[in-house]
Amino acid sequence: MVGMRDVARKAGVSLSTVSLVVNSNGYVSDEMRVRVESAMKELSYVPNELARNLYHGRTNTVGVIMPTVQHPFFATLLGSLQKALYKRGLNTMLCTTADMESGEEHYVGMLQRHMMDAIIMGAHTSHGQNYWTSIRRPIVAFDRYLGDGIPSVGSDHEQGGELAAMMFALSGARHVVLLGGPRSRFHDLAQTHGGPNASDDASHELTSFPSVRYQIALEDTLDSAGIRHDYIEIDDLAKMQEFENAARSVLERFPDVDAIVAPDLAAALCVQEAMRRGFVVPSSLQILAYDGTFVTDTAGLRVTSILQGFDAIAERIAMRTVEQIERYQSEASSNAHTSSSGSTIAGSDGDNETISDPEAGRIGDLIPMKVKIGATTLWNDAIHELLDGSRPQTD
Amino acid sequence: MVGMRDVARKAGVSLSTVSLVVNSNGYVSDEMRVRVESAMKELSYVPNELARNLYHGRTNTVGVIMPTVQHPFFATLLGSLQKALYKRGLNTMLCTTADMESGEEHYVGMLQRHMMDAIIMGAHTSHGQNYWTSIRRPIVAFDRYLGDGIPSVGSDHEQGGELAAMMFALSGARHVVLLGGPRSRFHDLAQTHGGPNASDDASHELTSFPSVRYQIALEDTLDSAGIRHDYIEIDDLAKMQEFENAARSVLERFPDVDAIVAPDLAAALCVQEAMRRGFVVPSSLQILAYDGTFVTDTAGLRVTSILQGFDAIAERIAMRTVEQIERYQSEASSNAHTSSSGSTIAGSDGDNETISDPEAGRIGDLIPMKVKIGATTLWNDAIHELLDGSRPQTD
DNA sequence: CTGTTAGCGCCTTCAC
DNA sequence: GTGAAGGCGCTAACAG
Repeated sequence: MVGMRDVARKAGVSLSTVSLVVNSNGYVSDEMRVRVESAMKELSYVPNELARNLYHGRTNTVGVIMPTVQHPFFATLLGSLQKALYKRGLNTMLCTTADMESGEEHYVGMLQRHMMDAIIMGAHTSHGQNYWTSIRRPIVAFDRYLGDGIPSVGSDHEQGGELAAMMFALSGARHVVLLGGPRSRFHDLAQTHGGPNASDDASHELTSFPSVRYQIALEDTLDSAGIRHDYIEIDDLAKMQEFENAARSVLERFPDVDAIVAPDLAAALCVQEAMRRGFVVPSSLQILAYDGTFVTDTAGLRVTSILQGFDAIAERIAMRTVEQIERYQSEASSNAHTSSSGSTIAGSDGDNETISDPEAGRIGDLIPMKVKIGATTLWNDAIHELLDGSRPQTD
Repeated sequence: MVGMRDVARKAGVSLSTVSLVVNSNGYVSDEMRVRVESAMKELSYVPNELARNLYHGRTNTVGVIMPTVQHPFFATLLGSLQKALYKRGLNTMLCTTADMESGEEHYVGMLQRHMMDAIIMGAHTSHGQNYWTSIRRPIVAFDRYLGDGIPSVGSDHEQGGELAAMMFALSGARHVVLLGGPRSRFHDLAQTHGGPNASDDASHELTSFPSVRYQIALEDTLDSAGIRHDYIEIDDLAKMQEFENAARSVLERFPDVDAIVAPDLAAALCVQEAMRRGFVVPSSLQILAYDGTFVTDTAGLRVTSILQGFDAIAERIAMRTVEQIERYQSEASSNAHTSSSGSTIAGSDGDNETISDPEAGRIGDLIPMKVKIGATTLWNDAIHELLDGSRPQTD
């Protein structure tokens, strides 16, 4: 392996000169620069970033922990995250925990051994807050609260629920039917507002719990508007057949329904079923998908859907991640060699420590949900205004 | 930051003793070991892997280059790859190239700067063979030929096509209709056998080109069996509407069709359309998805599909990756400190260099396609035997 | 502006 | 068995 040493010898200069040229830091005489550069080419020198990293105590790599990537939701988030991190000069280490005995500890270990500069935690954890707060390295949580001092980012599902309700209200809907998961644990969760420690399934993790928040907001808003609403329970969100049954029973049990909200796949099936039965979508029946993925385009019509602003979420997470890294960097540089400009880093001043939000255990950064405009709901000026107001985008 | 130094001092021993304990290499007196271990705990020492990596010239990280992860195909492959690499002690660096000006060079740069031990190349490249062969670092290609000495792994689409044809033949089909992409460039590709340099779209990259190989094999096999077959062209594989039109026209133009092969989504739509028109699936009409993803479960019936053996592919790629890393490792250790046991590494002997396959430019490792048994095709003993014979699994 | 020097934190031949 | 010394490849203070 050819190193700076060889380049220096070949160019007849000293190490630091080469270093300066490589990093284009200080000023080097043009002649020297040329000599060095040609020497580098001749030897086809390529700097070893490992050494550089060792010195700086930094790898510019962050681990993204997720249950799986084989699920549209996580795949989409992962994609957005990778892009957002890349823009900031950070590389993405894929850390999947499903099917892995102790993936979590493994990746946290890498963080501690300085193989990664930070961790973005987007998977269910079996550990308590103590575990996370005692790590004392950069961590950012997605859609979960890990402990004091650990920033968290997630979607504003209450706003999403309100948004859905408002769209229906403004379009003149009179009878809304909600499709959703088992209603059983609904009330427990709704009342305690505590985190779900039981659910381990990847698809549940993000459909069941947030759905509670959105459903409450949705129903409350509908109530205020005096709009009738009913709920149809899908026993097992993982079973395709259940979705179809649900789609069928909506139309059978409530022939006068004129608006439906459902998870993406169920919504798509509702569209098919409705068209099969001669409903006219959207004029006689509106259908709205909540948390829609691309399957909303499978139905024949583009289904209007309320979805998470993945890019916005990713941007915010990436931002927080950089903040965290810089904060810890300067902390560590107390007894080290880093040439920081003293004081704290911009954006992470003081009170960041005390997330003294009145309600602890909540997400710190709430990102608004977006609306993807489709052909299965009605549109009028009031609705367009609503959307412009709450700043969702058409994707 | 607390280092081995501090541990050594605290334990009253010397550096190397600590090192030996940490790596559990040589033999250390039990007393020493205990002293060191407790010292480590008290100081909550955690080894800095950066330093270790610098010394060993290895990061145990491999970059997986893919166009995107927001596509079921790549997400699935990525997931399998990550698992396979993890099993072998390798971490996965996610390297997405879509929407990135020069992601490819970026990641290759990281490989050269020793930030990654290897690269798995699963995206379209704009560079020629010279670019890849002159990198001289571990690379493994997925479904593409990058140059001599660079191992490649991919699915055996010819076998897949034969498999489909055989299934139909054995089930007594008399008229098969194929749905697929534009037939235009079909023949060009088929004749030249050269790589497609034009397609840049992620979904095209793996649907259009391999589909040629499978379609040829399929049609040839059907011909040999004397089974009539027709082709229906889907103009734009990215447009949902096109799929539906195609599904409709199959049944209109060929009322006597008794078997259909189509890309997953199209197949799902065919099932829906067929049921709507009163066909009995599978007894009067069989439907088979080629390269099926989970959308084949969206149709109401589980669609039988022929799909890539992602886990098998991933395992093979991971294996080749490890081989490559070890090979280059020992090459580099000629003038270094590595304590290798001399000679070459098992499994990577000699002739690996010369992929002197009679036909150059081909995939080195072909992995058989699998069959996912669904409810849209007929089954009999002969078919089961066929499947057991060619070793596809039921997933 | 250039060269010399002392590490980043860990690993491993060598003498003891 | 244990301790001391040199080095992985690069960096950033220093002097010159």
